[in-house]
Amino acid sequence: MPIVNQAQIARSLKVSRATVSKALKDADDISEGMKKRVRDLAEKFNYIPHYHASNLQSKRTKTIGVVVPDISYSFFAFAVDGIMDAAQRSGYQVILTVSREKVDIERKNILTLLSMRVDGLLVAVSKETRNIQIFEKVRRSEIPLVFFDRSVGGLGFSSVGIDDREAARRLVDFVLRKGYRRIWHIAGSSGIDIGRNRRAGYGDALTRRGIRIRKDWITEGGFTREDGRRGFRELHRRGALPDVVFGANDQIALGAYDAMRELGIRYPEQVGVVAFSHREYANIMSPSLTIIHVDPCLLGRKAMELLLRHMDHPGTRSRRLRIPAEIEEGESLLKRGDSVQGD
Amino acid sequence: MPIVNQAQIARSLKVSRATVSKALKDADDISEGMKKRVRDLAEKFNYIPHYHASNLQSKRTKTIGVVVPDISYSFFAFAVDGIMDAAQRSGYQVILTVSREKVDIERKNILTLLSMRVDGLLVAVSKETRNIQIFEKVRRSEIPLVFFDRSVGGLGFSSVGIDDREAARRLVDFVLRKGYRRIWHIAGSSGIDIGRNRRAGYGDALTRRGIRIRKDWITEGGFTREDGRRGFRELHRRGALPDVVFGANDQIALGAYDAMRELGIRYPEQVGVVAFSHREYANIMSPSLTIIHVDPCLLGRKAMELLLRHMDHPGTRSRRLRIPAEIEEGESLLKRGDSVQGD
DNA sequence: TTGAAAGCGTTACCAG
DNA sequence: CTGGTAACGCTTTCAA
Repeated sequence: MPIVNQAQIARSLKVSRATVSKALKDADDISEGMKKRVRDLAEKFNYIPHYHASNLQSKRTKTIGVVVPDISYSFFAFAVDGIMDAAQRSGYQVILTVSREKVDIERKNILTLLSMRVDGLLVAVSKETRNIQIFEKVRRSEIPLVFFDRSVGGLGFSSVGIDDREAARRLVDFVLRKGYRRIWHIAGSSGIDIGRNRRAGYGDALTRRGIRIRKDWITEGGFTREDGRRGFRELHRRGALPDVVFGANDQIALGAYDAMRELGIRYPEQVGVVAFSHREYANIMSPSLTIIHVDPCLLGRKAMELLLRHMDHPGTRSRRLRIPAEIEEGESLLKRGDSVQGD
Repeated sequence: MPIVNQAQIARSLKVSRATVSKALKDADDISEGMKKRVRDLAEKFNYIPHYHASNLQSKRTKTIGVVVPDISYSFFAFAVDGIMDAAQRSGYQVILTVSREKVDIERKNILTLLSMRVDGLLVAVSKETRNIQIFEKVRRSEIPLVFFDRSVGGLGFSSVGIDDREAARRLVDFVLRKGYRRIWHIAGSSGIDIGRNRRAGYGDALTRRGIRIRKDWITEGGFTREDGRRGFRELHRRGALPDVVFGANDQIALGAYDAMRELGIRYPEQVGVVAFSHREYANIMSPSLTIIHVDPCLLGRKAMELLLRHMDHPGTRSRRLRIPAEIEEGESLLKRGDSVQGD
């Protein structure tokens, strides 16, 4: 016997559907006796309320939609964890979708979420070219959206992320202060802001110290481990070894390690690696890597909190929230620090 | 202007709601001209269909509910990835919930998912005592459920997992064949089957080789990194160092490493570590750890596929699907293998 | 204290 | 080809 509805309970009890509805939600204009009869039968029949039928009237679904490029990137796994945590606390259910870094899947996912009438959207865009159209549609729908980690600017939506440019500058400056000069950069795609900004921060750090930016020390690609491996090999083909490789993220750093193992290059003795990452992940690889990290859980939680504000107060002005990043030094620099003079 | 509905389009066009509905879904009893007028206005008004209102009739929501203990365990992150992949392919949306290893949250989550009328459920139970009641409720609701990774037996639901006992036996036997005899086991909680089974497999391996099981070489706890750290320290207090530590999972193994670092014990030179893990995760830590692993993506995909079968053919008999596990040898054993004679 | 009726957004069926 | 009406499961308002 599939799930029963209120009508069947009403029929069995020979009362109206309205009475059953009210009894089940403990309305105070229903007698205790009736409430008990209804509840007992509901229990016996294994009655389970119909979430969406109820929400059909209330215009609120108590759900939020989340779009991430890939849940198997541990960064997003942790971010989603932070989101789920904050969502749970405020009584929201989460519809999770994954875009696999594809704009068209992302588009479809957002459309589905809108059609599910989620009360709000949390989106980390894919790294392909952003399609403004779908976000225009979201704006028109008046369903609040907050970008997290990866955002699309100029659309008037709030976003929560880190100041990649400044963080990258600080990280590279940290390396320079250790006395290293030959710093390669395996950048991600510059099609997405995190890629562009981290690369820009790398440039900033060099420029401020009057060091020329060498194009042949930089390579672009994607953000995967394989991209990191390819990137290292490409730069390696161009010339001598660097002191330090700066990876745009942790996957790229792992890929660089892979390449070095393949090429017989010892790390951290010969080449140090620094990268963007986050503590939970870096802890596994540590202590070999020096990272600049942001807590992805915190980022998710902040994003959810900002979204809640937008949902509760529709008029709220959009904000760009920046989570501070922290440098965590690993052996890859400590060890080499001894063999190179500081400045 | 919030999202418009079909009625507003109908009113604007001075046609009936039925006509609009049919035009929008390209029914063949509507003229092309009318279809165009409807579609154009829908576009202009930013019409977005109402997922749940449609599904109210069709009795299918094209959604499945997933319950995991914690998405920040990379194992579950990958498993969810596999689920999302298979779900996307078959046109299902995923409602993800996290129980934080708490039975009462798990219960609430399942209840919410039932009330959302998901077409099916994929559940990895929390490690606390299982509450049969809620699953009894699921059974009565006739909504198909498949357990993955962690299951509750005797309820008639299908499950997808690994044969932990056999896998643990093989892993420990592998270590024994390398010539090691002093093997500690930092077990997880025996409140859950994976904990019990892995511990049993550890015992099997020893017994089959006529080695006595020493209770003081085994400790129980949870499955976190901290549990692993605590476990190692506890066993360490009881006596001399082991040859190898067998961790019930990778977090525990990391915790054992933590403890050894704190205690000044060198690994893998002094103590080797073997554990249950999965390749994606172990690759990060490798090559120091020897693992027995199962592909969590595959597990998720298989679970989804099995669920699809149950959803499509309601009568299907329940099955216990076992994903094979594979041993991947790391340096922790290779290196020590040289200093100990084989058998 | 209970119930009748309208409505939430959509689809299905049948008439015209 | 188009439209009226009922139905999906539930809530809410207003009468009784």
